[in-house]
Amino acid sequence: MPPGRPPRQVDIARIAGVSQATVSVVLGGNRAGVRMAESTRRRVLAVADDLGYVPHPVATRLASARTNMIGLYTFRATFPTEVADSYYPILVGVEDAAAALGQDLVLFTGTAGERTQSAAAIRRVRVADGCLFFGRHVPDEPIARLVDSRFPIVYIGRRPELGGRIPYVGADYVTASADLVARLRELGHRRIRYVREADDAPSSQDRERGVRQAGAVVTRLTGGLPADAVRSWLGEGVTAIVVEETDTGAAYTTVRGAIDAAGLSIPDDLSLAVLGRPPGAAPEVTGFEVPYRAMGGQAVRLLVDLITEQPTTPQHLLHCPPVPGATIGPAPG
Amino acid sequence: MPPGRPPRQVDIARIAGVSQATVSVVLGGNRAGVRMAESTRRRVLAVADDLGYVPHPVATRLASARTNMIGLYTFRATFPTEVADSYYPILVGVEDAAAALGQDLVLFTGTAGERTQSAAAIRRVRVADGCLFFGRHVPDEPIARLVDSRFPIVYIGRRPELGGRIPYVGADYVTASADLVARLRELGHRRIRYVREADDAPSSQDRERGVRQAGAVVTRLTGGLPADAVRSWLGEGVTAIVVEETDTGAAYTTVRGAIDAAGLSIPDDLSLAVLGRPPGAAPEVTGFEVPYRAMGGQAVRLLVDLITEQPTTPQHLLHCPPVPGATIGPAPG
DNA sequence: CTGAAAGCGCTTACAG
DNA sequence: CTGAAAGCGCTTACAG
Repeated sequence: MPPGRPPRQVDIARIAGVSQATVSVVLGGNRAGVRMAESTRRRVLAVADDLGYVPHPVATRLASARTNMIGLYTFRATFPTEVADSYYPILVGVEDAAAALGQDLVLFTGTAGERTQSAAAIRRVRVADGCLFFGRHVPDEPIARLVDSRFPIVYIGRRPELGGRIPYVGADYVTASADLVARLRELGHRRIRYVREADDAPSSQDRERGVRQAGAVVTRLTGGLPADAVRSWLGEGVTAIVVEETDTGAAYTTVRGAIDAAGLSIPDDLSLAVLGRPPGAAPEVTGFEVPYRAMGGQAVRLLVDLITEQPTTPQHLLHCPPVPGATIGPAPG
Repeated sequence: MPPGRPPRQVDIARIAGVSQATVSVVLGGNRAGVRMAESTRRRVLAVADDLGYVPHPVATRLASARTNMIGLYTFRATFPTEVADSYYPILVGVEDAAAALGQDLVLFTGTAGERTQSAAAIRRVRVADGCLFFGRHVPDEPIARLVDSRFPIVYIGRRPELGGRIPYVGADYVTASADLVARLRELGHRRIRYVREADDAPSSQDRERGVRQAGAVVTRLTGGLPADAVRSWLGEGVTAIVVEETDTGAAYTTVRGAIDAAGLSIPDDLSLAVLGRPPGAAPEVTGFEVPYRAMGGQAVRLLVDLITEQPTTPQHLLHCPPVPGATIGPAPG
């Protein structure tokens, strides 16, 4: 082979003595309707093999077939350390499933730019056949464009936006949160306080809904939490605190700090549970596992179904297995 | 905007009353030589903004500009657990640098397939502007094709293949290994045994070269290592063992096992050092750090230099900082 | 059964 | 200063 450019269909065509279009048809795996003389087929295939031909992915894509690339878009610089606990396992799940399905993965790095910047950034995902999105919030406009133009996307995490038209694979926080509070009730706790962060997102709403269903009273954190606040809750009869879990782990850290400052001991004076796993969580903290890895894998499979137009269920909520832990106990008294 | 397809240059052209080519020129940032009437420029820009135009990345690429995507090719299914210790930090370094340079990252998953399969797999990387490679061994033919066709690639890890024409960013194992043995000599060790695995690769050769330079005697492991072997080394006057470090950590595990079986205590009876960090390494094991993250970042910068045809040094070896640890001590006696 | 043509959306010489 | 043309490498109707 002459060093230089890789072989193209025209090269094969010239050598095999057929037209470039014929080469395309043979190599394309004989589309329905088109039938080749077996001898032609063989000849083309032989030459292609000889030349070490491989289709140019970009041209293939532009001519509107597939690239077998799926995107993963995160709205900030990827590998942000503060979301490592969720991002890594998701990435692993996505990678594994993508590899299993023969898809390459394109990591799109969101720019922190202005509106138009971000629209441009998001439109880049069109190189891929479809794209996974991951982030607490949705930039409605660019996502709406994608959805409107029927570009396949799947969100990792529940998304109620756009009138419920966004496909997603999320975690069933409502059930997991309600179950956790229910477990506390079984342990005799009657007054249960739920502490959540200020920032809102579907995952926060779902957790709150779950704990409310199970009868907990909600406090929204805006700033710190003095030890006195915890003491006064106890005074009101509160025997258990449940805290939200987010990437920052702020609620957990804050509450734990206030409990320590109040000189209370867990779980004797007070039970403590987390709606997830605190960052770097020791196994003794009671809570539940968020199935990040499975979410990533499932999201890939959903996306590929969407791309290949398989009939499928476009929205999934995955079960969060409970983590028993040792920070809850029977209600005192 | 009508939902449906995203705006293209023709759409802008029609509305602005200019030709599509003019739109391309204006949007392309006014190539050298071409000058536009300011009014035309403004009009085109305004319409483009209005329509929310963003160039179609695939078409852009096919028409031979850049995609701002760089590839990362690993020769096995990505995220293989056994190389996690090296793969993750490399990935983080690559991601960070790519994001900083405004490049998207395409993760190419190697197929375990046959020769031609792998050639096909490797040619996929051409979607990107350039590609990073990572793996102990080089599949010469496909890589040669890439290099011959002047497609920019950078290996993570030293690569002497193809007559030294492969750009790379590696670790300076020779120096780090020699230094480690030198440290043992300073502690009074005179007979030092180096135990390496059977598989060969540049990283293995470099480590071996380093320890040989510093006067260690080499044993190549093929199978297990009986406790007797270690005892007989001691009988010959050996007071320190240095082991190779690879992704599997096999040499370390094997040697450590043999030492334990021989009932020897570290570092009193025997000093032990590792040319790297054993998987899940406790900090007390003496060795050195492989700067994986920096290698990943540096590789990206090199690749982008190559892509943009900046003058640059195409081969780098990075320093490996020593880890003092506590498994070496003065030579007994 | 196979070829010629048009088109995917862009860039890049080359003419006016 | 701007337009018309060709081309990137492929796929997909549509003719023969």
